[in-house]
Amino acid sequence: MNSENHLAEMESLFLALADKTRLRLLNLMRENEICVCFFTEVLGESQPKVSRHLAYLRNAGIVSARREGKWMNYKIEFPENPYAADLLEDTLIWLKAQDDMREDYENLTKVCCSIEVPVTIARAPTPKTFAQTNMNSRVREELDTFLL
Amino acid sequence: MNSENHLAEMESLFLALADKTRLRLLNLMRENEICVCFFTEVLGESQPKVSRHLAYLRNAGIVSARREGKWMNYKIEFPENPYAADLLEDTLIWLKAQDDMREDYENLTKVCCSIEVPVTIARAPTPKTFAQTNMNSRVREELDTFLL
DNA sequence: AAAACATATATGTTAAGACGAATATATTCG
DNA sequence: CGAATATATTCGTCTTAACATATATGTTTT
Repeated sequence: MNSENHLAEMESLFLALADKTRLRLLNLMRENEICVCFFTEVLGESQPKVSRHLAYLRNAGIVSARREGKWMNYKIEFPENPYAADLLEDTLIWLKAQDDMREDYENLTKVCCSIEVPVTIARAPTPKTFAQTNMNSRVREELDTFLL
Repeated sequence: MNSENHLAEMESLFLALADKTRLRLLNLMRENEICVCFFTEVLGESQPKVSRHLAYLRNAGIVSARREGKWMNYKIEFPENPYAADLLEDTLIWLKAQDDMREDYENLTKVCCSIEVPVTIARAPTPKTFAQTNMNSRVREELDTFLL
């Protein structure tokens, strides 16, 4: 699997990462599975815009969606290709190091864990950590080294 | 420098990497400074196309150009931001692992070091290795670990 | 200085993707 | 089943960037 031709895969991965909105979305998902309603709340962007970008990420194969009643939860899916996984990992680490992204992340916990949560999303599902969901164990191992 | 807001920088880096032609160019430059004439020869692409993509990479700040008489030599410039540098590094490592890219690289040495080099580019400058040119020493160190 | 060469840029066309607004789909609640 | 809610998709418009072709710029040679 190591010596194949991945130019097209590289291109599509980089295209998926080459957008500020998608980077902010990935940052919010970097440790937890997140409900769409929180994305729109934290980013302050329209629901269709968020949805379209999530669809883009899903098509690119780096996030997956899981329905939970009315709600849709998204989480990061690490590519099987270890080079691609490393790149995505580097990207998440870079995001984590940014003030803006830290702020986004804190807003997420405010919105979804606060008692004064807006009525409209008061009953939305609470984020689940990667530990609670299944993920590539190889990558999980590496992630543990960095995120924590 | 670590905790600033680099979303725009991330986006432009990924945009620069999100193109097959530019990835092939970067692969050819991964260890040496290369003359434009070799790029067109190895990629089999038109000169304006190669030149435009090199200009794109130059604007994105990940390659620099040096004139040597009639010829222009391009080499990779690692970003000062260490997160960006890591990403570019991983990208080069991924490229190096691909059969197609290995083939491109071998064609480069055939074209520029062979005795039967095409007359039109017979006198073009020979590639210079990074060791001969200046580069970010931090990255140089890391690169040595991988490329070799 | 003119010709030849290596490379860069301008131009017109086309395709991908970003956006807001409107609408469709899926799920739950009454 | 019908209304309400959460999310997805469609549509028309706009921007970015890809390409081929043609042309401009800078360097060397004669």
